Amino acid sequence: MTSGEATLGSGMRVPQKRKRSDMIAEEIKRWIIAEHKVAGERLPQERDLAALFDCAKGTLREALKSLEVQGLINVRTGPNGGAVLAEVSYDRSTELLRNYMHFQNLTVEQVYEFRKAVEVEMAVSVVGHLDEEAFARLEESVGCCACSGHKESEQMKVRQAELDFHVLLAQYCPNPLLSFHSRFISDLLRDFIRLRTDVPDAFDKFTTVNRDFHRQLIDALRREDREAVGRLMREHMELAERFTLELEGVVSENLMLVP
Amino acid sequence: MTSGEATLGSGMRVPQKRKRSDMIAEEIKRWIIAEHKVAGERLPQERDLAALFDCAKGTLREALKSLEVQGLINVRTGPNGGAVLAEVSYDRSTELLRNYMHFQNLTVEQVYEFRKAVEVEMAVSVVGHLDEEAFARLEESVGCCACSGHKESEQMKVRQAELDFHVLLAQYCPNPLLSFHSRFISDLLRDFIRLRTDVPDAFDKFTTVNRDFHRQLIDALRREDREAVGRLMREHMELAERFTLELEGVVSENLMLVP
DNA sequence: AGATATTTGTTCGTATGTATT
DNA sequence: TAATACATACGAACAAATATC
Repeated sequence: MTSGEATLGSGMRVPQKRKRSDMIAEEIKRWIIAEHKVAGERLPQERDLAALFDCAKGTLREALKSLEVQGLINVRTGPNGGAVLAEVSYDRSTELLRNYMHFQNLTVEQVYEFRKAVEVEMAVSVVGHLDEEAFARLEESVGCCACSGHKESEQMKVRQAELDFHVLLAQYCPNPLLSFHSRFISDLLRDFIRLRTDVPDAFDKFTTVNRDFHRQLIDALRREDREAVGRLMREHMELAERFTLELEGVVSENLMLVP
Repeated sequence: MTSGEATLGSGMRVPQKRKRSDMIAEEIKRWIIAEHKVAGERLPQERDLAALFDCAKGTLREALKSLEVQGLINVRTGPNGGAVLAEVSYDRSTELLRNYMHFQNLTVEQVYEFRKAVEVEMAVSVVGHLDEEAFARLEESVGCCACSGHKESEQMKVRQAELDFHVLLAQYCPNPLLSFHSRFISDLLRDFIRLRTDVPDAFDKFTTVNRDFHRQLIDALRREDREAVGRLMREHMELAERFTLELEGVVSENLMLVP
């Protein structure tokens, strides 16, 4: 019966009436689309925008703040400063998606159930989109996994490099959806790395197995053998899940916090 | 050499110095975690927060605005009002993710490449998590697809109902990652529905085929036959992709705009 | 139902910081 | 270096919303 309320609405109370600054933020969005503005173009300055949308400076600032948090504009001071339209960055999007996942108390099984699906598809779709520079970078990344000291910092580096391999691959994926989510999951797992010093040999074995998989993946990618790429990545993920399960149980801590 | 700049940084210039309001927003985030605040708890009122973080009211408001846009708090006026910690809602997260995808100019192929992977996994993981009420709702949804008038509004309704089936299924998926993304893709496709009146028979055939798949899926879900569920959903997606391709080519318009 | 107290929402004026010329 | 143009920050006053009595 009221105007606009949330769809979920269990017992939680939500704001009933939209704020003026929010409405102006949406008006600006619509205005941007109507004017066919593209990334890089400047918006009018604060004073003019305030006049255009008929509100005070402070209110307009809150509206711009909203767009800025959404990653749609960047604001700069100085002459020729002001709000410029921006493409939403990967970093900004994931930060916001992580806020959501923070409350979902994900388990390792759940993360890997998703990762298996996405990562396999991503790897397959990357076939045929790699140049020599790409292969060089991938091989360099595998090289980093080779140096296995037994100090904590060394092990940490190895795990990071392993994830880098996947992020690198995602970078060459022509499908933005797969690329985004593959990278998102890798970043999620990155925060999740907690060294456990009580199972050093499990760690070593995993490192070796991973390196093998990465090498074989590069080979299959060179041959442009889709079937092999898919199969290898699937097996790789199966084993990675098993290993991760041995080490920890829950993936939910402090995802929200930006380090 | 400067302090904090974006990782992407092609030719685009980005703000060099972090703003005070942004820093305070992050300080508040940290404070929330440090205080072990959970969803539902109130934050101190503006005046006290401004004192706590030593800034003016306007600045603090911009910081709160940032958190609000991120969906982390709701703010209300009146006695016992103020900012209360909220779980980030699905709607908010997708809105922000859509902002990102708006700039990626997705093609139908790309959306379906992702959808196939996610939807199959989602359907399989939902096996064993459906009660009688769930089945009743699914069957009701299939029923809606049956009434096929030839008016535009009727056809529109049918397509919506078809997507509802998938959203419904996602709702019972125990994996938040799969559930979220399955629903996200459905919502993405929902905006994409543009009726084309020039190919009415293709439309009818697709409607019939879809209904069959949905019915068979329900059967397989009742039998808790994982293998069949996976296979059916995979075939279902293959055909859905082919049909969608017949109708349109690009999925990128106005994803950003909230209707 | 109405008055009131409480808390956010909006506005203005002014001062400061920063980047361009 | 100085002048200029712009965003950023502050503080005080007033407006609007809403829970409670």
